[in-house]
Amino acid sequence: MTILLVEDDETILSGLSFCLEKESFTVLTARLGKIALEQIENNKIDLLLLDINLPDCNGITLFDKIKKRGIPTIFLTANDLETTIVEALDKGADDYITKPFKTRELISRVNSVLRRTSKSESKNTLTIKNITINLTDASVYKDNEKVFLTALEYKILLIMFMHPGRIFTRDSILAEIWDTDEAYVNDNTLTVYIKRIREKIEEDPANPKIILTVRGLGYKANEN
Amino acid sequence: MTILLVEDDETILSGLSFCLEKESFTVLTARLGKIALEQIENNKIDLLLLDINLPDCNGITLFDKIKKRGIPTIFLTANDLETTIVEALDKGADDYITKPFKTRELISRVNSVLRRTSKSESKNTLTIKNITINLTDASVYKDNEKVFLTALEYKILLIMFMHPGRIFTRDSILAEIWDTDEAYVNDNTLTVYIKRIREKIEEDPANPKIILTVRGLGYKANEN
DNA sequence: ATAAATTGTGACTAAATTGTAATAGCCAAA
DNA sequence: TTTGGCTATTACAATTTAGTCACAATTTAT
Repeated sequence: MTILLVEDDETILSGLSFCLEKESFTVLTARLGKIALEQIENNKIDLLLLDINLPDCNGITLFDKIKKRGIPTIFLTANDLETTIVEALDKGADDYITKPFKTRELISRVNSVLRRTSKSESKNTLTIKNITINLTDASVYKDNEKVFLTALEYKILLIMFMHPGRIFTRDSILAEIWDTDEAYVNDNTLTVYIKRIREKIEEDPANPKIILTVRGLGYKANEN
Repeated sequence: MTILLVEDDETILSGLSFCLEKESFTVLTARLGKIALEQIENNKIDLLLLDINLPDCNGITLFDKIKKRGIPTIFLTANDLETTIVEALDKGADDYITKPFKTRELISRVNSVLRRTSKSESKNTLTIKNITINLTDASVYKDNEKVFLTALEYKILLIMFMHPGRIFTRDSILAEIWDTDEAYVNDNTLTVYIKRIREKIEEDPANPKIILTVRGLGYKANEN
């Protein structure tokens, strides 16, 4: 589980970061909204801990920008001005917590939010080993780092991820991707694509663990 | 019937293993989740006995990884914390049992689960003696260990497994595999393939029990 | 329009599979 | 028991297949 902690107060940042890591979360941090956006762009974030007051922008503004991604979010707020909190919850925040807070309480809320959201999720991703495909925005993650696949690379990977373990003949993949006859693509083309995909997602592309070749038959995605 | 027992407590492991074998189950064991995954990868497992607490991972996490294989699973748990058990059953576990347990009880549950699941099992495998062909992914198992056949070897074996007992003349197999006329293959070629297949699947290739020679006529798969 | 990225191809290499020839072994009938 | 026709075994050659690389063609974005 990866948590992005957005907070400008250095003391809170490091303290909280330490505690969360002890709970075996992966913690990314950002001191500015700008940085947070980049982090969100390039990583699979499971939970966002977001300070409302940031040097370069308002936490709620930031939340607006990334709302469509549906990342579970807990707001951290110094002043418990009702208005701000209500606004945040209104926009779809999952919870809030007012500083100063007990670490224990924060962690329990984090877990609670994650429990709640992980159930409703699940339907928009395909995962094999450390590779996850997010179907909603066609993004692919290796561990929690974003991997950039081209359109065709993504399509090919997706076909196989939809049915892990099932063998896809080269022909069936070719037919699916370069749909219908005419303009036969070189038989080698697929091989090259597989190589490119492996280069991006495999730990050791020469010993693939995700996309396996079944000699004489085709390729398949590993089934666990 | 093959049972994979995943358990880090050496005492329980060996005791259970012994009892299950006395009930004439084949028992594979793993002390770590990592090992269990490998076992599952390379063997046909009929039932999984899975300790929730493993040194290197959580039993439920492991179960998630292999869930799509649909292996019937009984969880072993030390603490009968409701939450854990509920979670496991929620995810599709077939049963659970709390330590300490009576061996007699475990065995009866094992049998019960196997009875329940064996009915609903789908029928896409062909088995003769200790050799099983899995048609969905074109894999072949000897006892419960995967055997790697080449494409042609598989085709030839499959032809005979489809009609156990039926005699296939050399010509009919040749025709089926190297379809139709042109480019007559050497008459000896098939003989060589049979030898290669036997080498991989027979206990004693010189005294074949699976693929039998019918002198003067051809070959057939043993019929039981 | 230009640069950058993506897509597709041909040539080459390594490795596994497939096919053959030559030889040995076995069995059943004369 | 010897013979002739099958089958088995072995070693090796031919072929096929997959992987890799460099680069050309095409598309896309700026």
